[in-house]
Amino acid sequence: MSKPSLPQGTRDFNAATVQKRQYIFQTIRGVFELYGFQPLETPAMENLETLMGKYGEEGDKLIFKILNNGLDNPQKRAQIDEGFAKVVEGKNSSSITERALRYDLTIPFARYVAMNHGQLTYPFKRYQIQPVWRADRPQKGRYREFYQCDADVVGSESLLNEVDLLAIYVTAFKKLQLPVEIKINNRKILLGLAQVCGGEEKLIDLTIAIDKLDKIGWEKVKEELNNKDFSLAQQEVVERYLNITGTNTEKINALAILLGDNENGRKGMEELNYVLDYYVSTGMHENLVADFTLARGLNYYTGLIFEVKALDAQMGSIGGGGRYNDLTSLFGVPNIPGVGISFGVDRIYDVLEEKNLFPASVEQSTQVLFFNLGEAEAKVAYAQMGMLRDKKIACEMYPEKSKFDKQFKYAEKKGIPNIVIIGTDEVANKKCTIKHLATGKQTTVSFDELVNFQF
RNA sequence: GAGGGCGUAGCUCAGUAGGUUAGAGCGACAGUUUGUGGCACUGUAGGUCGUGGGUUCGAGACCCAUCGUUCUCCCCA
Repeated sequence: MSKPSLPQGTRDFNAATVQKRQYIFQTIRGVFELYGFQPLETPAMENLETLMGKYGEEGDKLIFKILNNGLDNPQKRAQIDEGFAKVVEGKNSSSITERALRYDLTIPFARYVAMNHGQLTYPFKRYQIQPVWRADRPQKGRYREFYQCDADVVGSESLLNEVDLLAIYVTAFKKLQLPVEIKINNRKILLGLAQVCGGEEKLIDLTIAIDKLDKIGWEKVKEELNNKDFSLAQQEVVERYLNITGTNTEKINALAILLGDNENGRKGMEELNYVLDYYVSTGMHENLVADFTLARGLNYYTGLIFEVKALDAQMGSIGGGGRYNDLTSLFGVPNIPGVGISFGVDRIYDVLEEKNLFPASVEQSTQVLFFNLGEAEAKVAYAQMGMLRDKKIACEMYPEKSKFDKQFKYAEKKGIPNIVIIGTDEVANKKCTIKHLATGKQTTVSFDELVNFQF
């Protein structure tokens, strides 16, 4: 038997970690519900067909596929061999694999909406908090199993949904006391730029190049544009586009001049303006930054797009989202527009941990440890402990009669703040001794008083 | 998919140009102390040096392979 180990990129979570994670989940869930979203859960695995082709070429490679059962069936040998040959060539074959672990929560949600669109009440607002899996190579802030918390609205084109979702971001991060910047852009603006610079079909090349600006710098971006056959005049437009700075309003004004009367650009700015303006009136706009370099990878976005970055932290984005016009048409149900956001819990955890932002209260557990001083004493003490538990005070009893030393140390290790001693004397007098470990303060009270003692 | 770093006790690590029986701190356990912890002292247990091969009289150290882990790029939460 070799040493037990964990699959790459997965983790166990100890008590303290789980409690801190719960704190994040509860905070986000609370905000989702406050804004009228209702929970949904979908299976860990989906049909491979549901997921393939939705995340781009790179994304497809990162989907965890599940090997079919019954591959050893001799009667299907020929079919399986044929399928295996395909798989080796990088294609999928349903005779080898037809299920996969979910890669995100948005596509399973779209699948759910497509399957149930007749029964749903629109606008349909759901939130979902579940793990997703990616066969990525793990590194800082990147895991193979991680949680996402998504909120989406489908069946409404109103920009009020965007306003609501951005308010959720602002509220949730405020509650977590994590300073963030929410970048916001519009795919229509990028589309407009592409049209001004040589055509719609260059949108993908253009966004990929633009997205790299803060990593590789303008010179390299220019080089990349050159390689993709953008003319010098077009490159100059892109340069002017990327050099736009100032307040949100100033940026939009500058952009309006640059894109002229391009229809998509105008529409994109109008939407951006609408949302930002809403925030100015609610006083929540301080975290929102118009950023025309924001592109986002997932190619199903069509309107406003968002990305959240923790301020002063070495961490990629901790959340993202945007509007998609027609996601469910991938599953045969057209004309259901939607918009959604996602929180990356594991990265939020890492940032909160790094910045020491978890409240001390999240780690509290047992309040009182009852010492075990022998069979008869323990029995009396157990009854007293039951009454405290009825009062919702978390208690436990040391399971065996051990030396004081050992029982004290147990309480200390576990961070239990109080101990109660019920020994022979206490049983005879119907009293017990309460000791607060941090102060060493000791109090003797009757059994009747114990129930109402303020620990 | 490409490229670096690191794998020595339960944990954190040391181990000098290859040289006897591989060390420390913390932790665990026992005792000093059988109803009052944290401190201190004493002692005990715990290691196929990730794995496999090679070089050498001799390998924890050097070489090759492999596995694991971590980080960067790509991409993303």
